[in-house]
Amino acid sequence: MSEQSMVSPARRRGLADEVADRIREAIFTGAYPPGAQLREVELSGVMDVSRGPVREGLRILEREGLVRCAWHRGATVITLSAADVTELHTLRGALEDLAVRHVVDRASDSDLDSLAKTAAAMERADDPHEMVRCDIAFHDAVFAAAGHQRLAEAWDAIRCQVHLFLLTRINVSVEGYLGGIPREHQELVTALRTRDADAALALFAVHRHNAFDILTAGTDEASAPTHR
Amino acid sequence: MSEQSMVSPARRRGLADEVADRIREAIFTGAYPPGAQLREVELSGVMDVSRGPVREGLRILEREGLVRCAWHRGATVITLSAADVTELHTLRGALEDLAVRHVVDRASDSDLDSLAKTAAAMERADDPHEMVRCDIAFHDAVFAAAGHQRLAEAWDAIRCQVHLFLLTRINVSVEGYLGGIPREHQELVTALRTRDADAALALFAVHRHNAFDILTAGTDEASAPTHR
DNA sequence: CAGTGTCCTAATGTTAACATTAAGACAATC
DNA sequence: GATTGTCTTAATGTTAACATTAGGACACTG
Repeated sequence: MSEQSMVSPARRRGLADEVADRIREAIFTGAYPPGAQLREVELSGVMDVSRGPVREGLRILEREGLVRCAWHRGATVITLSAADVTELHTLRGALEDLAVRHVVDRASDSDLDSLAKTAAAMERADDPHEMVRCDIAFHDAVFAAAGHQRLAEAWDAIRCQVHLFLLTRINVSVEGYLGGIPREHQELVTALRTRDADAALALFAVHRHNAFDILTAGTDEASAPTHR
Repeated sequence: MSEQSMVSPARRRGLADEVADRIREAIFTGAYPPGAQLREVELSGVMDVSRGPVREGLRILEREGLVRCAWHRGATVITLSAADVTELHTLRGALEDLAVRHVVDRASDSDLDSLAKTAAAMERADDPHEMVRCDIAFHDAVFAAAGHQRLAEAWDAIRCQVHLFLLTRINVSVEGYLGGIPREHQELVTALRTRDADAALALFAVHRHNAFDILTAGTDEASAPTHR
């Protein structure tokens, strides 16, 4: 790294990104539940922006998989079916496997430190929603530490859907989710620090499988084959 | 499936998709080489459309990774560095592994038939560009046969970049690429038909490795670790 | 002469008005 | 009575004008 890599790139963003952030947060807080319609005129009125940036913002959310757009039928918040959850589970597994291998191979110690920090933050979270945020943030850090731009983008394409899935299903078993999750992540960190690829891959796999099983209990999603 | 699943959904598309298609083709034909600027006014003038659809079209191409947009700096055709090519190689490997496992597990025989058809089409292609199109089409068919929506979308996010890579590097060794590629794909088809996951995975891996090695000969990209 | 500040220009970002479309209600028809 | 055709309406798709910005040329200053 050169000189001062502490300073953030100070990138200037357009209104579209701002709009996308606001709508995304509104979806996560439940203001727009799954299946709800996102009308351009309504959103532009509330946010005091024109329809142009709103349109672009909705396309951004579409790229993140949070929203589905159809010709002349507008945008609606996605509803995650059992098949969708299985897809998220398997694809996330493939991406995370690659990420873990990259982290074990090439991640710097400072990357692992910041990764450990996100894991430590989970223990100071009592609010379920905050816990989910920390969970996602940890896996974000894993993909960031992998140093693989396109891999991180592929994760970005499903991370919001995973986030939404966790939020909508967390009430199924709050204690089951909140219970062992922080400790599990600590184990993941130590496995990555050891640089033992096989051990880390196995731990990440059981971690994903645990969350998947707990949050799909009672539904028929757990019966689908998962490829690891 | 119900009644006649032969009819295509007959979905109506907006101008933005049309614009994206035209620009994408122009990039592949070399009209806009890597690094070229894509000015909105110029494009809207040539295509006789307003700037709105052009903007959306450029965002579509950005999602496909063919174009990079920056705040108030417009869109430019990407230039693939050695690191970029390695990223594409590794991510494609992870995605294709998952796809192959799905195909072996759940693909219907008709899916495999249409997959074989795309492989057969390669032998009737003498033009290198046509061969590249067939190559991409074959792997499209693999992802389609996997029956995994989000996996196919993840492939869509890099397939155009892979396409561009093949086009820009194919002149490095035309005979090396055109030579064994059709036969290799036939082997891939038979491996999938056998439903032997491990054998198919191995064949796909060596197939990717061959193309990667041939087209990066002379550069320093081949020395990077590839995770399989 | 290096560095800074100011202007200009050509592009993108944004807006509001206009055109087109999809979905539902309802009447007409077989 | 089920189907088809037409109309209405409320939304999105599209356009063109306006506002803002990044980059470069050039003069200014230490």
